[in-house]
Amino acid sequence: MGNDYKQTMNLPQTEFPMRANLAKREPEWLEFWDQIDIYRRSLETNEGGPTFILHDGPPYANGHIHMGTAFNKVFKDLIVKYKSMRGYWSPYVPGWDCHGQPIEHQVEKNLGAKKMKEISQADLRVLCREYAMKFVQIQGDEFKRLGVRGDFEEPYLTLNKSYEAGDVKVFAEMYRRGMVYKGRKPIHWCYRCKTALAEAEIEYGNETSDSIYVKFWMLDAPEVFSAEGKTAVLIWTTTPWTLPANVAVTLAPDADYVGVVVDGEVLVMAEALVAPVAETAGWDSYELVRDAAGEPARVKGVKLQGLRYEQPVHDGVEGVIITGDHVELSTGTGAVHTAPGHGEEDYLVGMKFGLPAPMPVDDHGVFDEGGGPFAGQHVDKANPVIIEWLADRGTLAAAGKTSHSYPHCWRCKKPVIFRATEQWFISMDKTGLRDAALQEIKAVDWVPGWSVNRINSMVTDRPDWCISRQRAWGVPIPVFECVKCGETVADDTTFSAVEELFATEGADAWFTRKPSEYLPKSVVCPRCGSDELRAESDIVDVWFESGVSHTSVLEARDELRRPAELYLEGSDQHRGWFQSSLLTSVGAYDAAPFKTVLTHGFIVDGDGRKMSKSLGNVVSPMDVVAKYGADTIRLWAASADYSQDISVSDEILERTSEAYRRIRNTFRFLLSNLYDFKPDDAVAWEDMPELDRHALVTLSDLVDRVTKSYDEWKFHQVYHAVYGYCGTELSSFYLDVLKDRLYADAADSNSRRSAQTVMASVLVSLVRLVAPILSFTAEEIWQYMPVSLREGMESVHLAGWPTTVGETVAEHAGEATALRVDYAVVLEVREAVTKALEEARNAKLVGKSQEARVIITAPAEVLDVLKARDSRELADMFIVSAVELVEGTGPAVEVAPASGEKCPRCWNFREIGADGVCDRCASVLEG
RNA sequence: GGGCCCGUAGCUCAGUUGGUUAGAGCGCACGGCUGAUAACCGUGAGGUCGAUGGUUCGAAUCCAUCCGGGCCCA
Repeated sequence: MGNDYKQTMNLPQTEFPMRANLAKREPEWLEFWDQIDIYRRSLETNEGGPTFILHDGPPYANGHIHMGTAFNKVFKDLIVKYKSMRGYWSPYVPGWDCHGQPIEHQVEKNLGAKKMKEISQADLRVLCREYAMKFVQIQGDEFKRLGVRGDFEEPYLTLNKSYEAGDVKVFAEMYRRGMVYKGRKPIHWCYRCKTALAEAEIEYGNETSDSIYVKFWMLDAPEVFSAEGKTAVLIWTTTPWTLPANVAVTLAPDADYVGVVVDGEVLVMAEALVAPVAETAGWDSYELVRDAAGEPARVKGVKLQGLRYEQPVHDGVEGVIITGDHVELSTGTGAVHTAPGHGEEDYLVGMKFGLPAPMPVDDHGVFDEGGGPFAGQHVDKANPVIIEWLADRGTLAAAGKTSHSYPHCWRCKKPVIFRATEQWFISMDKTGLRDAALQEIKAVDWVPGWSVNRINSMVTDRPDWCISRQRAWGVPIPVFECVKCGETVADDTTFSAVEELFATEGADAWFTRKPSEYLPKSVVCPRCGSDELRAESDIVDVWFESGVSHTSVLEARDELRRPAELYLEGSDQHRGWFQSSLLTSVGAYDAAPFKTVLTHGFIVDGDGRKMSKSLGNVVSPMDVVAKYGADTIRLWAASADYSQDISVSDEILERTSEAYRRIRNTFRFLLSNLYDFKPDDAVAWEDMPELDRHALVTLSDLVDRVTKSYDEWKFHQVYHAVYGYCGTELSSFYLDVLKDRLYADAADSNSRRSAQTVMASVLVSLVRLVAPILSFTAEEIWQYMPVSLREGMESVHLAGWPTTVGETVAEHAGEATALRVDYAVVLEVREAVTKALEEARNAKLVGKSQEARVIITAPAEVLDVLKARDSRELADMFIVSAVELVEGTGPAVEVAPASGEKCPRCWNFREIGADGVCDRCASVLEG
């Protein structure tokens, strides 16, 4: 009863579900997109349009995706989709990094040590390939599940033949230009894995080591010291096994060195470190050598430079004292044992002083003859032997243990050693690669701004690039060595033969065929004329491989081109892919491979800490998909300010999910009120109530703001703008006000059609604005929209960017400006009204706002704006029964009970006529 | 230890070149509605702007130091 009028109203109707059930529904949309081949369609749609190429940085084909890769891919996807909707030809070719140690290591582990010994390199490579391909498949499926759109049919893989040919192409060009050289240099060496390790392959962890103080007897000591007894320079080291390779002792040039008299011997060391060393060494009593005045005799490090001492291991060999700024006075003795073959800094300072770099340790970590008395021993086992030997000779001053940070192999997790070996390098300076790269950096747009500082300092400071790896799973360094004389054989003929070989058979052929089978007969050693050549066994650093994607992918594929508009990766890639891409591109083409580089921070937990298994704070993207749906991840990714680290936690996802529901419900309300609306019903601007015109202005402003934010890569602003718009502009104001008109006015009345016109405009605009982010939901909305509103577009992703509202508003620019100004005032008054209504509600004076009549007291300038509106319109906007205006100081609002009675149809308080309803409802019912 | 960066309400973000009682939305509390209903509307309480010191008439905004965190490197 009493509700008979319900049938006469235009209440919302829609099949669009309130509950998203994304986990179940999203896969259905993926299927739909597959059916209509959305990726190709999106390209076709923009054929001939401006090009926008986001070149994908290849994730490593190992393991499932994590939050970081998920974020990165979603981020890329929303950019590509946005650009695509804006009319750009924007192909997206996902890629994978398939070679390298982690895969090889995993395969080795799966195989077991026994089988590993029996397997050939070629067979091992087959297993590695299978392993990589398995994860290409898995990760590809996971990316697709996140809604990432691209050419997953034909991604690029660094193990593809054509890709490998590109490696040769770039290497050859850099070789021709003289950037590649073979050198000897101390590098991290893992004797277990028999390989050189790049910095990226090193993990630092605490290690307990021997800590010994050793006396190096001085051959020519300053007299002030030698007068007091046999003099030695005292060094401290945690790697006794490097002593056979000692050639020098490095002092801090400006520090004071003193002689400490212990047991009749004089030990030279930095004054600042005497006390801690004495304590560590357990010297019960010691004295400093004093000068005539009774002061400790001090000598600057630089004054000792050039003095000689007896090499501690090799009898009859001399070492020399040098100085270097890297010597610290916080630990040790201030006198640093220097073995250029075993350390980066030692190597550099040794170079400076023209010292040799002996390296008496072989690939397996065993001393050769250069190890002197320790030849044949493994370095791992040698330490105690050496310590005992030193003690016997009376040169060991003290020995103990210490715990410190030490480099470990990322593969076997064991400590590595520094060891000078033959390696292939790309020189940063020989041909000016560093300077050229720094020049190119200036031509690139780095976002956010600090990013350029980072790449700059890294390129400025980086040493030559060691590209050699002594492993099986990768692309060989495409050069040959003369078996007879050891000369390197590499020229245009060999390079093009190898490129051809890789292009047709893949790099695998390098390991299964002999050079004579694929090199032209004419190729002989340029030095000795021998035709017996051996293929280089080192493979290339995987960073080189992924770096050349500008050639292997951008150049090689028809739909792509170099340079790309955008590279987009996490900030760690300043050291990784950004740099290897830049260096290989500048090295081969004198130009950067990208126009813009966008960097994002790392994914951390709610407390800003990195995710780690040990902290137990790891969030898995596929778990989030299962619980909240991919669109929630996408919304989360868009909502964060990526220029810093990006937090994810249960609360954050919960908030994101709530925001999602809010946006979804707004769309649902729009849809539910357009069930009977067709474009033919649209009302022209001139015939609209002012409120509706204002709503169009607001919408147009939103489109502008959102478009600008997308263009400036500020996606979190898109999120906030859209979310705020849905909640504040629409839900709590415009749509709330509209309900009376939509439900109670005649279905085909101008007032209702006008409201629907605006709502349709909001719907078709807003759904496009969110489509790059909420890809699935936008599609769902599109499919629930009245067909006539879809503009013949099968998918929202093919529907282009909103333009119509902007045009309409632009045609009425002057009025729009006035509306913005006036409505700012109206909305301010509205706020005062809702406050007053709340007070009245608390005082039990009114329930819903329609039961109230408000008397507004305000100053003239505010009143002028209000009076320019019809009082009925004002009452509608405030959702009250009536508004009275009084000039005064205000704004102040008084609430009184509405006059009239509640209309049983529209629930407003009005004069009720003879037919029992208000005038408006009466006329609607008469029809 | 070095380079780059970050630290505004429980959460996500605004805070223009330093200038009045630091903002928004969400969440929360309380209330309304029951014709967007596992929705919708309203009101309210939450911040010594990481800490300390300094520059200034005035600092979340500039400087220094420290604390916490991230990436990269040693």
